[in-house]
Amino acid sequence: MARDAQATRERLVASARKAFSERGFERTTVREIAAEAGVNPALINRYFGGKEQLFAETVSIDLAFPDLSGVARDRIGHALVEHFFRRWEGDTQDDLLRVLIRTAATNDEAASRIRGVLAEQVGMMVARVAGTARVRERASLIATQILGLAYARYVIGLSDGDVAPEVAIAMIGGTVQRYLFDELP
Amino acid sequence: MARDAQATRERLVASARKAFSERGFERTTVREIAAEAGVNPALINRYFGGKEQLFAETVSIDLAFPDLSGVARDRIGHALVEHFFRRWEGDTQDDLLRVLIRTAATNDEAASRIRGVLAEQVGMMVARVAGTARVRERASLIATQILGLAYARYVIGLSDGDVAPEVAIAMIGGTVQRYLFDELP
DNA sequence: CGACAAAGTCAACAAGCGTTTACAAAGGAA
DNA sequence: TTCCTTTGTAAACGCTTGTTGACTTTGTCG
Repeated sequence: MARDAQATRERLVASARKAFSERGFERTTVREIAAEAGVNPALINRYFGGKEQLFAETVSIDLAFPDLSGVARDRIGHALVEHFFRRWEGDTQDDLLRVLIRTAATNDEAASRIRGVLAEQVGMMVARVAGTARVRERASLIATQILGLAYARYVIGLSDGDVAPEVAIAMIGGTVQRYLFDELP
Repeated sequence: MARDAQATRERLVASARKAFSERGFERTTVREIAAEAGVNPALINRYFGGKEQLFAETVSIDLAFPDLSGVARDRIGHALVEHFFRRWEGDTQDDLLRVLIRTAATNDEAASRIRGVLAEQVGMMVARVAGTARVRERASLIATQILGLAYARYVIGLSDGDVAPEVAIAMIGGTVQRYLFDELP
């Protein structure tokens, strides 16, 4: 091998992730991605087949739910919201869920991915902590609140002044708690 | 006046609204808008100055909160969620809030508009029904839930099978109720 | 060393975009 | 009817986009 192809592939994926996260799919150009990675735009086609395929390869979500077995049953909602806050505010500025939320607005593939994540990962988590009854409804309710929180903060740009993290964790945690355990009509 | 300019202006705004609502700002082309309105694309420039200005003119949101004076205090949250459901599912397929939610993902102007609507209209409503203390936090919390519901249903494409309207109104109504009246930490 | 495949560059492409400019049709006022 | 403003069209502009194919560089192996 000459001049580590693997490494430049990874650099392309990394800068793609960052760019998609900041500007969404349509507003990001392959020329930008290649420039940030320090290579020629043609390599995106050589390695991935095109912009669409690069996007598909870039975005594979793992929500990475924390281990909730040690958490008191009446604090699970709060623990979940806290978990998401930590992920979002953490050092991974280019969080993949944010890529998806931004991109799904105009891209069906991305929207479909989110639906998949909901059905599989959120559904699984709900089933584990709250039982298998009406899992899809509970997972969807939770999704409306968590996606809405992410959308408000990272797309609309609501700041800590609008929703301080402590307040959000307390109040929205309570909401998730209700969606997990309260009786549904 | 010859050949009613006012009418074609309005037809342009109408098809622009529809197009922006379905595909967002970037994915919509002025050629599409003009074609749907049955006129020449150049008229968009003549009448509005350009695509950006047409968008600005197209999107001026009025949430049109219902009169809540006759609603029992412990049912206000439910009434609000029901109100939004009716608006969204109603005959105005091209609801403006949906235009904004979709477009704000990649358009700062649209995001800024949403922030304005939150601060003014939602803030006003909260102040009226729940008093003036910590209005911004309550309005923001409500926004995360309502925007999330709209995002989940109309962008991600969650269906009635995922969140049936009755269940959503009951559960999410309860959430809005809490964000309005519960004590904040 | 010399060959050769892998890795990367370069320049051009066709298509689509928003916009502009020049021109034609239309209708009311004189 | 004649003129002239309003309303609309046609065609092209300049630019950016994703993508392609031919070419050059680089490192390795016989």
